[in-house]
Amino acid sequence: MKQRAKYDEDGVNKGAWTAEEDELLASYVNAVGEGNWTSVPKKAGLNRRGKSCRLRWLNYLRPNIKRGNISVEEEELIIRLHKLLGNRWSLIAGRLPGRTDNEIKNYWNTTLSKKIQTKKFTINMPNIKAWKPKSNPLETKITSSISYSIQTTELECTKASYPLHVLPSTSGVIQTQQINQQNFQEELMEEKKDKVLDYNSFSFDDEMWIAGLEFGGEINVVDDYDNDLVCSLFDKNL
DNA sequence: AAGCTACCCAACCGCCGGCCA
DNA sequence: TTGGCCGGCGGTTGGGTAGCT
Repeated sequence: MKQRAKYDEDGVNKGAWTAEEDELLASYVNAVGEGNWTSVPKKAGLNRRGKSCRLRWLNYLRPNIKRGNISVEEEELIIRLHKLLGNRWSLIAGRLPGRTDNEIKNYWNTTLSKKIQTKKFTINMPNIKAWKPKSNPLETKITSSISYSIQTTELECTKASYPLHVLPSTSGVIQTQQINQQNFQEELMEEKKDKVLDYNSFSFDDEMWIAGLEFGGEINVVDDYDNDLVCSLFDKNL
């Protein structure tokens, strides 16, 4: 493995910061404030590049930084924002107080990208026709056993043999729901020709309601990050 | 205990856009 | 208008370490 040089061509320190360097940098920035990073090393008495000082301050030394233990809520938000914004880590970090773009980028690359790749669901709904709940005969509730991973998936419904629409049970996806209900109405016309239903761009939280299912069918919940892996979330006989 | 492997994450690299002379 | 400087950003690297054999 190629060794990373400890000093650059001008003899400036590279590599891990020492406690003494941290102290010098923190003292300087706390006294003077952020900015003008090019002059910071000289003024703070550091043998570092200004860029390196800036990075160390922003990612490690500045106040109110949260370190480690990204919560489930934060993880969910990262996934949602990544779906919305892509790899724009600084924008994503801006929505997570105390988290840095570098930390979120690392977390995504090491943890979330792998999780996302294993998300793909098939919801098998055998014998729906026989199910007659008391409260509302046209609604059934699906609860995910791995709720967090469903939250940012998109749905692609196939092989449904009767009109259905999907209602998210919790907040945050109202606009998407409306769009998809409209799309769904268009798809219904195709469904009558015994065609496969196919609509997408639908997000929901850890549970959802499917209304209007009268005949048995199969719903594939397709994760837009990975179209191959399938797991069954719903196979109990209603 | 030692060696190996996979993973995590701090830090670097290089590009880009904004600003200013 | 142009060129240099600077800060911000995303991609990548590699050192440290935990876990496994």
